Amino acid sequence: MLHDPAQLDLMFQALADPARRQMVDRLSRGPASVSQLAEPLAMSLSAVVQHLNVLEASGLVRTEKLGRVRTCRIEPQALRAAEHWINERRLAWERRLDRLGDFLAETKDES
Amino acid sequence: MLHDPAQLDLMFQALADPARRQMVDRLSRGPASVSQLAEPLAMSLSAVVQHLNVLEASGLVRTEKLGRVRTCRIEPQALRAAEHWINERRLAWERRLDRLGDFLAETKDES
DNA sequence: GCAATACTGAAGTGATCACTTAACTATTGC
DNA sequence: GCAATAGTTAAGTGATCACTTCAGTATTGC
Repeated sequence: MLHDPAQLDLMFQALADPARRQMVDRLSRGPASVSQLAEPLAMSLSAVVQHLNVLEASGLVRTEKLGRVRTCRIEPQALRAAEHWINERRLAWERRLDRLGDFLAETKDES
Repeated sequence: MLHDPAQLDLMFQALADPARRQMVDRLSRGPASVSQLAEPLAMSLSAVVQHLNVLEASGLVRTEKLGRVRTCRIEPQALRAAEHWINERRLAWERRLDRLGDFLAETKDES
């Protein structure tokens, strides 16, 4: 379910916005409330909540409400899924280059 | 220059679209012309060229025109930069959890 | 209980996005 | 040289995005 293309889509879309990446960055240093997340951002609390909802829908962030405070934390498995998608494509390319290199080296030996 | 936040922004924005990710996926298996990239996609050539321009502007893809054929290939360093951004945040979080675990284990020993 | 805090939700707006069509240029094969 | 191929460019459109403001609700501290 982590490699579900629809989920992947939501994750990359979530990461596409600089404000949301800044929020993820902040959360990578530890859990935070909505107001704490909002504090360094030059936008209304309301806008931050909307970004937060995007992050939560993507699975990158999980939140939990206790009393009037919503505490947010990163979901590392989701980050790992996005990371993995990129990594697989890069490795596929690099392995291809390696094979090509080997092939060229071999044909050189045979000449 | 690879960790330039503006470039990172362009890269994540480029990866946010499923058609563009499909193009990157195709290119991870080897270089391709614009028409080859377009072939599996249910959209006009023109739309594909527009997506390709986004990918190229982000640095994820490099293209080279020979005669009337534009050949596209992946730029693994750019993929690595996006990968690295995610990886750093995930690791920061996981290291934090580890330290927290150690701390809890220690205070347990002392009880 | 009442003010301050911490969010939440709806409605609106202007900007950007992902396309389309259509007209065009440049290159190649015959 | 002429048709087919390969891509490019511009203009337009409807959908989605990233906000805003404003009016609300629930919780907490005193």
